[in-house]
Amino acid sequence: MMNRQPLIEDLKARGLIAQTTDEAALSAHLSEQVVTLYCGFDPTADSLHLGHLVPLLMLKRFQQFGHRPIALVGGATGMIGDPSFKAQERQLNSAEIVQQWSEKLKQQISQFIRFDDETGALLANNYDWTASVDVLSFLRDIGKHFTVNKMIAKESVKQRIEREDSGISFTEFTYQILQSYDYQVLNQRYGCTLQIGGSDQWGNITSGIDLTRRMNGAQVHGLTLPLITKSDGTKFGKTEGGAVWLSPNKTSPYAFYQFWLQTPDADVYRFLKFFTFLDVSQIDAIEAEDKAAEGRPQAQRILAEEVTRLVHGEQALEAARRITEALFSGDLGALSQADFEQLQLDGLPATQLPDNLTELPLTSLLVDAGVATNGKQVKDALQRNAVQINDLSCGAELNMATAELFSVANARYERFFLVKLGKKKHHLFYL
RNA sequence: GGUGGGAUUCCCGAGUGGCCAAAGGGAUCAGACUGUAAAUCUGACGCGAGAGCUUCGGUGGUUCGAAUCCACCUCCCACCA
Repeated sequence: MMNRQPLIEDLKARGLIAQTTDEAALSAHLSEQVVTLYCGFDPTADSLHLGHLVPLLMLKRFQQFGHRPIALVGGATGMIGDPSFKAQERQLNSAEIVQQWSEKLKQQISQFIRFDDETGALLANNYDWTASVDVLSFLRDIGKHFTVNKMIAKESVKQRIEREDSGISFTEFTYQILQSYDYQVLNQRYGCTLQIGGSDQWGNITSGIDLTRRMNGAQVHGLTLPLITKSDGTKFGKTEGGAVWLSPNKTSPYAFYQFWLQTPDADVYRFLKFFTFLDVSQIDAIEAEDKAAEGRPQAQRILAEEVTRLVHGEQALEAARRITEALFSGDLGALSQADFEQLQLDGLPATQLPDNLTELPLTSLLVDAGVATNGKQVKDALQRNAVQINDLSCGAELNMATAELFSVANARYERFFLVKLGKKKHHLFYL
């Protein structure tokens, strides 16, 4: 764990570095001493999502190499809104909401980084040093170090300034000053000398480096991570239901596991490097093995297991695997009553059947349960015999026969119905 | 402040009085083929099981009939001041 030397090399091999300030200097810095570094996470929702996972794991990587990470929750910056590469002005959230979300993020981040051991890792909130700054001090002591010329020139706000249709409020324009101030404060208080972030943060990071040099006379560093892209050009981290969240309440461990399992071949080895702690050499070996073997690669399974374990823990991973095994083995008859009950406990989406089944079309039932977003989808599936209830394929003519389909006589163990829409969507109904 | 142009279903973007729930592409969902992959092919894609209902920036009007014409309003874009 204390082999500090090859960190930068490892990150490079993983493709995890988009930009750095003077690489030789940074590399030397990292090999000479324990470096305190930070990454900020603004509370823009009540949970982090997959987009946050790479920087979060990055902090952990540094920690594993003996460095000291600071995870910064943006209780202050979250009140303002980062304009970087955003096409439009953001809607401000209320102070209470930001506060609430900040707490949630803190809890989540704590699951990834050890804050209680000898590395002295810290969890900070920039609200603590920003909220009390008065306007005049802010303008005189901090603002004086920024020229508007430079601020305007940043690529991240350029389109907002040049395009007349969007514009940028003074509030958002100030964001880079606040973030710069964070760096300066963290440098002063904790000797923080490296800031990391997504590649969209480059402008804010360099801004903070300048401020820290001016105010503290310290030379500090910056490093950005690449934007995660998919080979087919679609957005990474989205599913039918929207973003993939790190909170088990918003994206179940099972859904999370499935998300990774469905990674295209063209992306899977890259993602193993981004999202797991497996050695690059190990990953290369997996790739070589998959190439040599016929048929289905093992990489997706490994990726899904590693990341699910990392985010949700061993138990949740086991649950996700149990569900997957039960649903995709193609043999529902093998499931015992206890298995059905376990499926529900493990987090397979489940719904209690309502009473008025006689009147209720199957389409409505499935839409209400969240299996599909609208009746058309179900109807389409019905026409292709792609809806199965306990292994019984249903056609469109059964749409109004809900009561019969879900009668006790057709239930497994007199209670359970496993409904399948298409090949991948499963839902448990029970009486 | 003046002049000209624009606002279409998730996104891009056709449509200038009936044949329009509205071309085409993208995204998404499903089927076939596979490996819960990709590529390809097929279907769906405003809402509704259906009868049917509701859309084309907003409001009102002309007309048997409007996304399409007229008036006013809102927002955007370009040029001028």
